[in-house]
Amino acid sequence: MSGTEVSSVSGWAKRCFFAGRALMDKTLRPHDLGSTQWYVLWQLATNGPTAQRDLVRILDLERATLSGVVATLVRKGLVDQSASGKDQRQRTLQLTEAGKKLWSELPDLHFIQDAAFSGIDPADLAIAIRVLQTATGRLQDLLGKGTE
Amino acid sequence: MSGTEVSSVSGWAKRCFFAGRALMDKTLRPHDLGSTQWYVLWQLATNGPTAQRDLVRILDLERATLSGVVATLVRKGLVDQSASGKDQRQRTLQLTEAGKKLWSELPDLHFIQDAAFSGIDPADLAIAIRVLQTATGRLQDLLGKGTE
DNA sequence: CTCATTTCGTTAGGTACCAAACAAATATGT
DNA sequence: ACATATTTGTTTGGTACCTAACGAAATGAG
Repeated sequence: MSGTEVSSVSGWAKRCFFAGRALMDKTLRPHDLGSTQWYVLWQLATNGPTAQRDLVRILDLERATLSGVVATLVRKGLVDQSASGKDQRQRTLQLTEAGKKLWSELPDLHFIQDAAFSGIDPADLAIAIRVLQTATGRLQDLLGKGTE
Repeated sequence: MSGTEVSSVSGWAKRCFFAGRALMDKTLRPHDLGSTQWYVLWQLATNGPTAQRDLVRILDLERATLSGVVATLVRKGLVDQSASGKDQRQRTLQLTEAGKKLWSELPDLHFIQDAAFSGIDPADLAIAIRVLQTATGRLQDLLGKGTE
């Protein structure tokens, strides 16, 4: 963010988000995996096969964005994308054997959240979340208004 | 962010940042301008001609990223990029006439910050900033360590 | 049943971000 | 002076994000 916003919430939201993502990317780079790709694998490893359209909601992405990420994972042979029986529009995603193997070798990323927020007063964390949540809600309202 | 982080600070930092940027992008779209392009024009309009290498620090971007954004603005004829006399490596950026004209026609984006944060207890804002700032600092420390 | 609508995924085109590697110009150390 | 950094900007290749537009399949209303 620019100079005017140096001390603003939105400026720090950006910096914080990018710093966290950079650390995630750096940790995953040796495994040739991006952060959003990791989230997809995480979902499939943790909750089993998932419909692509549900993943859109779970990961809070646009259909088009997820489509690209999934294509990359399929190309790498980590994920299987198959038409799901009943509804021929939907795709079901699941880990391949290679995907399971890679997942088992991946480092635990929990240290990132820990490093960032451990030791901070939980009351302060709650306030920070409330502020960000409020601001996000208002912004999304404004975004919606124009579209309707 | 994924389901596990639904209530985390980092998850909301991401959402808040993207919501703000989306509103900015939507407002600027009729003028065929991206958010980071706007920040560059803002700097040049507000503080006059600026060295590209300083802009890297002011906007907190990588050299490579700024290089691309500037190339786009030059291609659009909004910004002039010239070698700056003394040091033949450096480039100085300034608005062209077309750039000045466009800037004068652009809507005021202040309403975005206002909409997001007005009416929120300043003490809470300060806490949110402190939390994000602390987390960012710790993450950047961790990022740095690996590189040294 | 049929036509209009909605849902789901993809494609095309664009922005913004990064790391790594390169070239050119300048600065530094001996 | 001269070889070795360091700084500045670009290029290349990759990720992640968006909108708009499209096609195919399913759903709904008449």
